[in-house]
Amino acid sequence: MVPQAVERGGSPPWNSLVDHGFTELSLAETLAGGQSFVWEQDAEGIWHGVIKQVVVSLRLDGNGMAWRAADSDGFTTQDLIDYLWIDHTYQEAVNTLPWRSDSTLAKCMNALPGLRILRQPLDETLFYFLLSPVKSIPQIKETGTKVAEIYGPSLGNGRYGFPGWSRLAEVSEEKFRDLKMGYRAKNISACARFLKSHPGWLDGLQTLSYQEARAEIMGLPGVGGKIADCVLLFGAGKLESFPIDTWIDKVLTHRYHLEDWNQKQKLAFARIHFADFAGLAQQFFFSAERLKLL
DNA sequence: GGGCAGGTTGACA
DNA sequence: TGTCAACCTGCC
Repeated sequence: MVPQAVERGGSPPWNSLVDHGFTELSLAETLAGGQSFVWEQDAEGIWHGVIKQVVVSLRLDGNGMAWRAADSDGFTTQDLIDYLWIDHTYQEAVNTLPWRSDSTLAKCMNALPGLRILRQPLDETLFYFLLSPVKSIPQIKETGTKVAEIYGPSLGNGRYGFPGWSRLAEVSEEKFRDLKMGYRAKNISACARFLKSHPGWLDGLQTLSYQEARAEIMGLPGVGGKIADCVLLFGAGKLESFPIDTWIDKVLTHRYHLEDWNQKQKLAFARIHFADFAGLAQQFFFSAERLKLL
């Protein structure tokens, strides 16, 4: 994981990160498979996204990962490592999952080695998942990108960052509806007003237990169990949370033969069976089922 | 044109 | 506790 300058020139130099553990497939699924909506791959196969309000580009390169940040002062190798969960705790999580006695899980993990849960900012993650009900990934991306372009800070390279909830609180529900949010606009507006008037409330969730944080965040309009679990998993590092969407429900019902179980029972099963890193198991299932690798 | 989709909510049995 | 329709929009 030693950064090295790979290239010198006018634009920021490429740096190299080794021992990252990704494959092309697991990197693509990690960045653009439904947990983040800020990554795009260009025609040359280079990924462009935003981390900590800095535009970052990266691609796999031989055994390493080449990456560079538009603002090389405000972004370090450690920031990238943190975001992509490239540290020993990932391997520990993988080792802890019950794949030794669970062939369904083993199959998914073997198909997608290196698949990660990203460490994304909580405020932005809540925003994107409030947009998600009954929407496809491209639709969520489109609306989120427009909101950033209109109300967010310019980050250079034609990219814009998340505006923040305080800024969104100043925008009318009508304006959001113009951006194809539909009925979700009402929830975004209500959440924005609440969060603006309760500074520190959202970050405070980080210090709570999974169960406490889940109960709290489900009090927000438009946040039910599924979105709560997504936000806590992808935005608050609560790796025990296990979002059950239609894909995961299909896996539990048919692969784990829980045909007669209700949602609450399925969730209880998953949290017990997959334990502390249930969220990572969920991500393997999600990608494998979507890509028809199961 | 009607049905449906990666979800939540409120009404009702 | 469980089922069901409505909610916006886009796609088949």
